[in-house]
Amino acid sequence: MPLIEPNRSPLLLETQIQSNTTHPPYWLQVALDVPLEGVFDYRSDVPVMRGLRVIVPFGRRQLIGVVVACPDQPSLPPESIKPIERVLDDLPPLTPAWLDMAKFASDYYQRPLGEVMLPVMPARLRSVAAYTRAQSGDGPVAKQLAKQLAQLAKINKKTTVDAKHDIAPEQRTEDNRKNHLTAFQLIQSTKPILQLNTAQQAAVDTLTATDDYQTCLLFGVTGSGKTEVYLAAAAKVLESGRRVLFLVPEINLTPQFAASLQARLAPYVKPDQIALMHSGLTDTQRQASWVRAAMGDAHIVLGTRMAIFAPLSNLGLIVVDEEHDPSYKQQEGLRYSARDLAVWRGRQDQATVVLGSATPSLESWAQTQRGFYKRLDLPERAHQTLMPNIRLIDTRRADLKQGLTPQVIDAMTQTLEQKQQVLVFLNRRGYAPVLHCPSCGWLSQCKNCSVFAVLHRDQPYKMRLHCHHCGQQTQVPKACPECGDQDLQAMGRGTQRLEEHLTEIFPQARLARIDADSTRTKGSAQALFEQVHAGLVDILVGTQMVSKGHDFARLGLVVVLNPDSMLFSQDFRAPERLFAQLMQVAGRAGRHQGQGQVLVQTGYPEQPVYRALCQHDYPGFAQSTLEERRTAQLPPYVYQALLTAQARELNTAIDFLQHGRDVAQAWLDTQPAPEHITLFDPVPLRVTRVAQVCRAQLLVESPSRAALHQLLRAWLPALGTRHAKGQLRWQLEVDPLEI
DNA sequence: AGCACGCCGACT
DNA sequence: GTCGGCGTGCTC
Repeated sequence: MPLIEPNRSPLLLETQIQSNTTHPPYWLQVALDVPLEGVFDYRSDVPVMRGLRVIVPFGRRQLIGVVVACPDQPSLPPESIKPIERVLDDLPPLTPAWLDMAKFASDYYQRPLGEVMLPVMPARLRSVAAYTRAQSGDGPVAKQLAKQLAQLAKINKKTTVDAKHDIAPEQRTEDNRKNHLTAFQLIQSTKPILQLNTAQQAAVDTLTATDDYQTCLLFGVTGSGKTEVYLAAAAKVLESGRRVLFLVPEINLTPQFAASLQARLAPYVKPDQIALMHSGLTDTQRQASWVRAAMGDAHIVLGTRMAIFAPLSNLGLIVVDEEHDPSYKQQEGLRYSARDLAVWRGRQDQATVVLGSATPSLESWAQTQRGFYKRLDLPERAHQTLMPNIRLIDTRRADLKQGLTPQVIDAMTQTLEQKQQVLVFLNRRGYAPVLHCPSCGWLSQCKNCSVFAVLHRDQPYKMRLHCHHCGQQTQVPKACPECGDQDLQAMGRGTQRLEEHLTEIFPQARLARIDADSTRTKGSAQALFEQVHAGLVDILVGTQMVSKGHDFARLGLVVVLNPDSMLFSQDFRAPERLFAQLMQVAGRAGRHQGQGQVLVQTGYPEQPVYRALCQHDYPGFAQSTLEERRTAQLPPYVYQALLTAQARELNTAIDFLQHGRDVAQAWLDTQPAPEHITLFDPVPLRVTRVAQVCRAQLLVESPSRAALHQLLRAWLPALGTRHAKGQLRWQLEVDPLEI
C-alpha cells in the first residue's frame, strides 16, 4: 500500500516503465551495496519502475537495492535468477538524471554502482530491518515516512492559508523542529535583497541569462559580496519554479547560511521548503530532508558535499561556495569531489553552476582560461571598506621574544590600545609539537605511528603526550626514557603554549583560544565565538578553525605565525593551499571599519606565494603557478590516480603495489600508445605508519583523461578483491588532492 | 562486506 | 564430548 498518492509527484508520470515487455516475468537489474562489480538480475511478477527501491534476497540475506534497468532479457540463465521480495513504493522513484549521475560517479571513481547509490541515502531508507520488523505491512520506516509526509501535507496546507507566518513549532515533529531551529531564530532579521553594485549585478545577469547549462566561476575577494550574488540568482531561479542546491564546505557554516537564505529569500521560499543535508544531522533528520527533496517539497537544499546527491529534480542552480575548499573531496568510501559532480550534474540537469571563491582552485581557474567556465569578477569590497594591509615580517634576523617579533608585539599593543581585537593564527594545536631530551637527543616518537607525539597541556601543570594520528595519549615521562636525564624540553610552539606566552606579554588582555581541543565539547565552539563577537575577548588565538565564515566586527589585526611549515610539504599543491588559507585568515581583518592590518612572520619572505599575498594578487599567483604546473606536467595539465595500500608490514604494501604496477605495465605493453600513461614507483607515504599500519602508494598519470580511465577499467579487476594472506587493504583515488 | 561452512584447540 | 577460532568461498 503506497503511502503517497500516485500522482503527487510529477516524477511518477515522467518515469514510465522502461521495459518493452508487457508480460511477466519482468527482468530487473538491481544495484546493491556490495563490493562486487556490476548489478544483479532479479525477476518480478509486476513491472517495476527504474529508480524504485526493492528488497531482494542475496545469498543468505536480504538487501535493499535500487532498480537501475528493466531489460527485455536477463544476462544470466533465467533459472538462476531469484524473484524480488518486495517493491518499496513509499518514495517516488529516483529520477533518470539522478541515476545517471550515480552511474557517472561509479564509472569515474571506479566503484560498483550500488556502493555509490546506497551509502548516500539515509540509513533507514536502505535498511531491510527497518521495513520488516513489524509483520508484513508497515515497519518503523513506513510509519515514520507516513508521519513525515502527513506533516508535510499539514505544513503545505497551513502555509497556503497563512503564508505570512510560519506554523507554530509545536505543530512540527521534533525532527522538523530541530531542522528548522536555526532559521527560526533569525527570521526577525529579514532584509530585502540589497542594492547590488555594478559588478554584482553583472554577475547575477550572467548567472540568470540562460535556462540551460553553464558553469561560472565567481571570483571575488572576501567581503566582495559573493553571497549577495548567490541570493539574487537563487531568487530568480526560485521565482521561475526551479530548485536550488547550495553547497558549503563545513557543517558549521550551514546554520549561518540557512539563516541568511531564509531571511533574505523569504519572498521566494518558505522556511519549510529549505532542507539541510550534512553529517551533523541525525539519520531521522536526514531522512526528512531526503524525503522533502524527493517529493519536490524542498525548493532549496543546503548542505555539505553529501548534498550533491540530494534527490532533487528540476534543478535550476547549483552554488558551490568556497569551491577551492578541500572538504568537497570525500576521503573514504566513494572518493568523490562534490564540486566536480556539481558541474556534471548541472550539465545533466541544464542548470547553472556557480563556483565561488576568493582563491579558486587552479583546476577551476584553468577551466576559465580554456573557456569551459565563465569567469565573473567581483573586484572590490562591497561596503567600501579597504582591503587589509598585509606585511611580511622577516624572522631571520629578528630578536624573537617567545617566537614573536618586536614588530608584531608593537602592532598588537597598538591595536589593543585602540580597543580593537587581535587574531593570532597558528596552525598547530597542542602545547609543543615534540618533547625533546637535550642530553641524548631523544624525541617523543609515537610508538604506533611514524610521527612525533605532541605535547598537550590542558590544565596548568597537567601535561600529556598525544598522537594526532592514532589518538593515543600517554603520560609525560618524568625522565628521558633513553638516558634518564630529567631535563626534558618542549620544542616549538602550539596554540596552548602561544596562549601562555601571550598571557605573559599582555597580562591585561583577555584571551581566548579556539582550536580542536578547546572546542571538543558540543556547543563550546559556538560559546567561544559568541564571546569574541560580544567583545569579551581582546586576543583570539586559533588554528584554521577561526579562518572560515566568521566575521569579527572589531578585529583590527591578524598575526600569522609560522606559516612556512605549511609551505615545505612534499605536496605540489602546498603553495596553493597556503595562499588560500592565508587569504582567508587575512580577510577576517577590518571587514567593518578602517583598514585591517595583517602581519605574516616568515623566514622566507622572498617566496612568491607571500609576495602575491601582499599584493592581493590571486590572478598573478595563479598565472605563475599554472605556468610551473604546465612546465612540470602536473595537474591540471595531467590527470592522476593514486593506488594506496595498507598492511602491517611496509613490504607487504609495497610488494602489492609493485605487483599492481607490473600488471598495469603488462597491459600497457599490449596498447597502441602506452606512452600516454606514466606509472610511478610504489613509495611509502610521508607518514608511513599510522596505528601500527604501514601505508604506501603508487601514482599513475596521463595527460589524457580517457587514456587514464581506460587503464583503470582494465586494471582494477585484475588487482583482486582480497590479496595476500596477511591483512592488506587497498583503494584507488581518482584526482587525488594530496599526493 | 556479510554470512556460512569447515576443520582444529581448551573448556562446562 | 562441544564452543569458537578465523581461512575460503559465494552471493543475481
